[in-house]
Amino acid sequence: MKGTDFDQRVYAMVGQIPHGYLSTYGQVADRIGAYGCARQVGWALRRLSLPTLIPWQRVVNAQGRISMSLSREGTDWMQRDLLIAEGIPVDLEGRLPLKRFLWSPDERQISQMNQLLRAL
DNA sequence: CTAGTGACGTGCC
DNA sequence: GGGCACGCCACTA
Repeated sequence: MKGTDFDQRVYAMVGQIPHGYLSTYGQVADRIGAYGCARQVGWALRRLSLPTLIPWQRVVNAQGRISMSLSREGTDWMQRDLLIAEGIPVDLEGRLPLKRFLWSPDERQISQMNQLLRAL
C-alpha cells in the first residue's frame, strides 16, 4: 500500500465518524486493514491542511485522551474546543469519557465504508 | 545512510 | 494508576 493510498483510506474512514462520536487511531488503522499502524494514522491526520471537512477532531488515543503536543502548534487545543462544541466534555488535561462516546459502525456504515475503500 | 523523534497501541511490571 | 520496552513507519537532521 503506497503512502497517498493510505492517507485516502484514513480520510475515508474518519469521514464516516458521526457528529458527537469518537474513534481511536488504532481503530481507524484496524478498519482500513492496517493493524498496528496507529501511529501512521496520526501522521496522515497531520498531513491534512486546515480547515477541512474531514472530522479529524473525532480521533483520539486509546487512553481516552487528546494527544497533547507542542509540535501540534495549537491544533490539540483546537481539537478540544471542537469536541466540546459537539457535546463531549473534555478536561484541561485532554481527558474525555471515551467509552461513552466510542463509535462502532453499523452494517450500513460498514458496507459504505467498503465501497469507499474499493473506489480508491 | 543512520539516528532520533513522534496526533500510537499492546503487553508487562 | 504510572512507566518501560517494543513494534509500527514517516519525517528530519
